[in-house]
Amino acid sequence: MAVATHDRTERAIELFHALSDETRLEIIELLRKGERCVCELTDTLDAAQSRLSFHLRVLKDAGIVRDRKDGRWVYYELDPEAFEEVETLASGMKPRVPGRAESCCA
Amino acid sequence: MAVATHDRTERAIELFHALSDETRLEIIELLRKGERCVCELTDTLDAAQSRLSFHLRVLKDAGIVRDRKDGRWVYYELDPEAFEEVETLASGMKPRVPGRAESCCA
DNA sequence: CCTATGCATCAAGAAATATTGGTTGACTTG
DNA sequence: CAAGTCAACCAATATTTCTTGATGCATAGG
Repeated sequence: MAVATHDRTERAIELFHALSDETRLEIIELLRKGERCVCELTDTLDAAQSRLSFHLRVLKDAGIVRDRKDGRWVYYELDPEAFEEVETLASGMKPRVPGRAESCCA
Repeated sequence: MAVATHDRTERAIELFHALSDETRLEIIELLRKGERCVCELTDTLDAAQSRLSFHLRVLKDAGIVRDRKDGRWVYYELDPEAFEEVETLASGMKPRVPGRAESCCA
């Protein structure tokens, strides 16, 4: 339901920011092997639980991961769409014009 | 060997971080139209010169932008390779396995 | 029930980033 | 050469982001 108020640039910032942290990239790398519960992530990454929780939230807010609750556990998994979005964004940032500037302020 | 002091993850962080700021994305958007001198960027973006200079350096250090000095002016332009790098990184982050986890810590 | 576990959330402090204003050096022109 | 312009850099401050150590809620099992 959330849309507008959320333009292209803000979305790019949100995505890129979520991807610009070591812990979060480690989480992503782990999740590439498939869904994992938080407890396994904290074990593997040897990080405090609240720290993990913080980063998982950033990833989730950015739409990079999804969570699923099952009993006592919460499982996280990657959402591949987010990465396609990044690819599209990056692709759309390439220069449209090759040439050089003809003297600017001159 | 200490892989070029610059491993894959650090590189990803540098690139994504450089792209996670509004001013920098605005600069990139402007440069998509071609090379520009700093003075034109400050005019167009209505930003203090030292602020622009700061962000241009972040972009340059990340290899997103190249500069060329000509007389009194310094021209900046995008380096398309950086965006391809981002695409590659994003592509390489997609999950390798689809399935769900079979009860973790249980 | 009572206790233990898994996880989100919060407040406080630490650390990293960004902004501002000022200074400096390079270059150009009168 | 003097004066003005362009842009990098620096130090101080402001702002954002991250970490840590509670605390609380939900669920599961004895």
